[in-house]
Formats: sequence, C-alpha cells, structure tokens
Amino acid sequence: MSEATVSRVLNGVGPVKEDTRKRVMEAAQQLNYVPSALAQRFALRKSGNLGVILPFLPKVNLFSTYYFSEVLSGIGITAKQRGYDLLLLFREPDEPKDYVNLFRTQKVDGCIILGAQDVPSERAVLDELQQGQYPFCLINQRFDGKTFNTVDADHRMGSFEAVKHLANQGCKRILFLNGPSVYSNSLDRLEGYRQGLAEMKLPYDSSMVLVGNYSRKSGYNLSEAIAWLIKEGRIDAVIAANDRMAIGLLQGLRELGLQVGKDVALMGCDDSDGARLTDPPLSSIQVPFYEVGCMAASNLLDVIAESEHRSFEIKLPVKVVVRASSAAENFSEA
Amino acid sequence: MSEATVSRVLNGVGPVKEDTRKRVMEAAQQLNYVPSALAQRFALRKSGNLGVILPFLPKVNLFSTYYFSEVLSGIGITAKQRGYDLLLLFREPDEPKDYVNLFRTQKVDGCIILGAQDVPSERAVLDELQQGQYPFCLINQRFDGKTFNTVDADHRMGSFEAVKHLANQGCKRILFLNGPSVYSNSLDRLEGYRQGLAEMKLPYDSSMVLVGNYSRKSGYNLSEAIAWLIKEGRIDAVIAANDRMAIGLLQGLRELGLQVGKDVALMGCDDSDGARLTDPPLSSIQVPFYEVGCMAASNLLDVIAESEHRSFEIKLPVKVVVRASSAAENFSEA
DNA sequence: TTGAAAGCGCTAACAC
DNA sequence: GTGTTAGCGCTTTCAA
Repeated sequence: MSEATVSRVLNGVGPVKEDTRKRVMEAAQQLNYVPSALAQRFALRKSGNLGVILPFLPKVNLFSTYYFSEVLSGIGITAKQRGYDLLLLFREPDEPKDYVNLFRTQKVDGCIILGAQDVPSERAVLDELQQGQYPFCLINQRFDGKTFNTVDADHRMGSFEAVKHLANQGCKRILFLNGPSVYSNSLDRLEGYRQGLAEMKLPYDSSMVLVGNYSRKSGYNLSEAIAWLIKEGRIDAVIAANDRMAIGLLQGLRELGLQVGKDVALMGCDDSDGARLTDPPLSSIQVPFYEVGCMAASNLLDVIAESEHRSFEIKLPVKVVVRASSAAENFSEA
Repeated sequence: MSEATVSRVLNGVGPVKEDTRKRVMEAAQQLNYVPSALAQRFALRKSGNLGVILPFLPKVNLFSTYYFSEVLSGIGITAKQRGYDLLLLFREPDEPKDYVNLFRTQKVDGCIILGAQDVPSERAVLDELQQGQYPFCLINQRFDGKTFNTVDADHRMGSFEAVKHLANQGCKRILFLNGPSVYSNSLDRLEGYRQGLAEMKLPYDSSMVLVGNYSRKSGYNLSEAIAWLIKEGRIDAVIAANDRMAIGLLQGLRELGLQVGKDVALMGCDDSDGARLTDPPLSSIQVPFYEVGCMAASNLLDVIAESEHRSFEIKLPVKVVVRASSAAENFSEA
C-alpha cells in the first residue's frame, strides 16, 4: 500500500475504495500511527496556527484579566472547532512590534490583535500587514480612516443607554470618567454619553468629563475631586468608562464618607467579575466578550479559508445591567 | 554562495569566514529574507512549541481568571526568552484528554498542564505521558505516589500561617472552608490548617471543616450555616481555601446581618484581585503565581534542552496578607 | 572554510 | 482507484 493512499485515506480526500480505506485505518490503529502535523503543515505551507497578540501588561493590569480570559476562550474554542491551533504571543515593552514577520516566518496563518492603540507606530505596522495581504483582525479597536478587520462592541450605544437609565432614575447631572483616547472605545463611549445627554435634555459642559487610565488607582485618585463635586451638588451621577475605575472611585468615595447608590449613582462598563463584588454591587454595561472572540476567530478563519479579500467590521450589542449602585429606590434624589 | 553557508550564518553555527558572514547578512537584509520557522522546525523535527493545557472552564468560572493570567504570563515570557512559542490548548468537557497525541503529532515539544485533577482518568493519561518520556509539568497539583514534574506553592504552610495569624488576633475557634479533594491544594491546605491548630493549641473537630467547590456561589450558599455557627458562638473565624469562596461567604454573611472583620474574622487564599475589592478588604494568602509559571516553563525547557530524565518538584513560598477582614482592632473578640 | 547532496514526513500532480 | 515521483525549505553530514 502506497504512501499516497494512506494520505488520501487519513485526509478523506480523493477517491478511495471502501475496502482499502478500512485496511488503512486498521493498520494505522495497529501501528498506533498518527501523522506529523509538523510535516503536514510544512508540505502544505500552512502553519495551522492562529496567532493572538496580547498587549504588554505591566504589574498593575490596566486591562482586566476578565476581558482577556473571555475573549481568549471565544477565540480558542472557535479556532479549535475549525482545526486551528492558538499561538499566544506576548508583547514586551521595548521590542518592536514586527507583526509581519510572524507571517513571513510562517508561524501563523492569521492573527488577532488585542489591546491595540491608535498611535502612529501601531498604525504603521497594521498598514504594513494590510499591504502584505496578511489576514488579521483587531478586537475592540477601530482606526479612523482605515478599513481593518474589526470586531467591536457597540460602546457608543452602551453609554447612550447608561445615560438614559440614569436619567430615568432621576439623575440630572452626570459626570463621565473616560479612559485614554488612544483607545477607540473611549471615544465611542464619550460620543454615546453626549448623545445620551442630548436625548434626555440634560446639561453638558466640558468640566463634566474627567479622564483616567482605566486602572483602579486612577479612579481612586479622582475620588477627592469627584466627592467635592457631589457635595457641592454639581453632579449626582457618574459613569466610568470601565469597571476598574468605577470600583476605585467607589472605594475612594466611601473613604470620604459618601455612599454610592445613595449620595451618587455610579455605573461602570464591561460588567466584569468585580462589579458583583463591590458594596453596593456596581451597575455596568455588559459586553459579550466571549462572543467577540468567537466572531473575530470565525470571520478571520473564513477570510483565510476563502483567501478572498473581503473585509469585515462587526459591532456587537451591549446591555445595561442595573445593580444597587444606580437603583432609584436607593438614592436621595429619586 | 550555497544554501548551507547561509544556514550556518543565520544560525551562527560552524566555522564561517567573517567576510562571508557579512555578505550573507547584507544579502538577507536586501532581499528581506527571513527563514521559514515551519521548514526549520520540520528539518529539526522539533515543533518549537510549548503547549499549555487549560482545564475546561464552564460559564461560571471555578478557577479565577486571575490565577490563569498570572501563570500564563509567567510561562509566556519565559518561553519567549528561550525561543519557544506558546501553544494554548483548551480542553472541552466531553473530549478525551489525549495529551500524548500532542507530542506524537509533533505539535509541542513539552507541555504544562493547568488545573489537573487527581482522578483515575487523569492519572492514566499522565502515566502514559511519563512512560512515553514526553516532557511535561503540572502546575499546582501533585499526585501522591507519582513523581511527575510539578511546580506548586506551599499551600500547607499558607494555611498554617493563616491559623497562627488568626490565633494571634485572638481567635479561638477557626472554621475551615475547603475545596474538593481532587485538588492536592485542598489536602495541603487542610493539613496546614490542622497543624496550625495543633501548634496554637486550638480545638479541632471534624464539624469545623466544610467543603465548597471553589466557586463564589458555594461560599455564598454556606453562609447561612456559617452565620448560625457564629451567632451560637461556636466559631469566631473562617479560613476559606480560596478568595472566591471567601468573597461569596462575605456577601452572604453581610446579607444575614453579620459584619465580617467584627463579628467574625475571615481569610481567603490566593490574594486575587477580588480580595482588594470587598468591604472590608479580605485578608488572604499571597501565592506567587507569576513565578510559578516562570519556574514551570524554565525547568521544563531545561529538561527538554538537556533531554535528560531529571525530574523536579518545586514548592514556592507563600505569604499572609493581612487586611481588615481579619485585623484584631476591628473585631469584638480581641 | 565552503559546497554538494541527502533527507526530514508529508501532499499532490500525474501516470497507470 | 491506486502507485510513482517530485517537491515543500530547511539542516547536516561528508567531501573538497
């Protein structure tokens, strides 16, 4: 029996007589034979790997581990179903981001980039990828003026709905604690916030937007300033652009003698694990991170399989999750 | 110039005249040439991949994402430094755990297994790996009677010190809320707890050990029973075998009108992100998960490189972190 | 110090 | 339907 026949049987391609098929299968069983993925992939000139690029996470995680685990699981499960392996790539602070070499060395057939920032160096590298026709997909980050493949959540709608929710609870002056604008998230959320204020006919001025860096500490550090605004009656609600900042703020406000959910309404974004742990529990915007991961992997693998140059920009819906930190019955204004 | 020479230059092996070395390097630069890792690995019959096997995580994470991110980062950074790529392998509930095929198909040169359980099927598969001389390493899990490569934290010492700490705060009757015994962690922690009680001459009887499943919910569900014990004066402190259960318990006790840190002292284990988010903040046992990951990767890669059959069992120290949930000045007993 | 050539374990034309 | 053969892009003997 020839090598080629065995290959045909094991890959289920080409015409094979049922009888020989059986004999091959039996022999393989007997000899305990499994084909070498290494050799297969070499012969096919395809790595069979989907690369996932993680941003550098300093000791104090600016990104929540929750976010990454969810997205990663989504990608991992989807890739697996489609016969791909997941290559996890950790970025380090100093090193140049030569995503292109990942492809040129044939380590990956496609890659998904997490935590990208809208800065010139990143734009340059992504342009290079696109010019090389290397399949890649960004998660949770858009680049204005570019048509990179993206899977994102509808963050604009999220803060829009958050404002509406707070307004319906009786809040009149809502502060927005945003994150850095290198993340398109931040811009989207800000836009939704302003649209929400307009929709609900609530006042806005630029002093009602503060900026942190998405860390818990940055929320905590702003708590004095925010406590003052609350005590002065200048604001009666806060939306933070992620849960971590909201939690930091909540802890800071408590230390300053203010009760979140009573003296002020508070909402986070992401609906991470932590939102359920605080006292009071934190209202938040639920983002389907797992599905984001699935969509990214699935669409990217489609592109790879079809080797067409279709591109995609997917936006998944989010949902307001109301908990005690913003429930009307709790706070004085209502 | 021959193929062989180029190979020698790029890999820095064999004798090469400095002049030709330069010419090769320049040419490579000019042609923008990078060798195909795929072909290299095929020729060398080494995948260049370190596999990391993740346990199946159902929707409600029994394992904390914190734990995995830390361990994974440690593994990832170490592997990268040593020229290895990380292959992330998600287990799924039904599928057979055929770790051996990972090696036979040459997808990995070694693998690190997270979240292994001491159950017959897992033992069988690990035995198979060992008999096949395939290099692997367990994280945070020992198997009695086996000499598998392991990197673990000194969980026994952790709960031993936790008991001592609580005793020093004036606690006299300490309940232990353990996790399932398929994890060697749980057994180690139980042992440390009992040794600690003995050391501090505190009473023990089997009714002082309860068992949850490491989820927040399981801690929450036991809060009624535990509240009763507290109100009866039967216990004045609780050590939970992980933070998640401790946090669930804390939330449950609060709902039942008990103040943790005042009516009862509480400690968790793992010192996860969540320990800082609760009110009061949770005392816990800090485990160097990042270092655990580094050690596992580094030792396993040594074994692979030396292709000797050395085996290792490493135990890293832990540290009690005291926060308000167990601080003497807060609670009535002191 | 360099080049020629064999071979790693598969797949895919192509011929039978 | 099945076998023959030529690669895939490297590394590594061996000879020069």
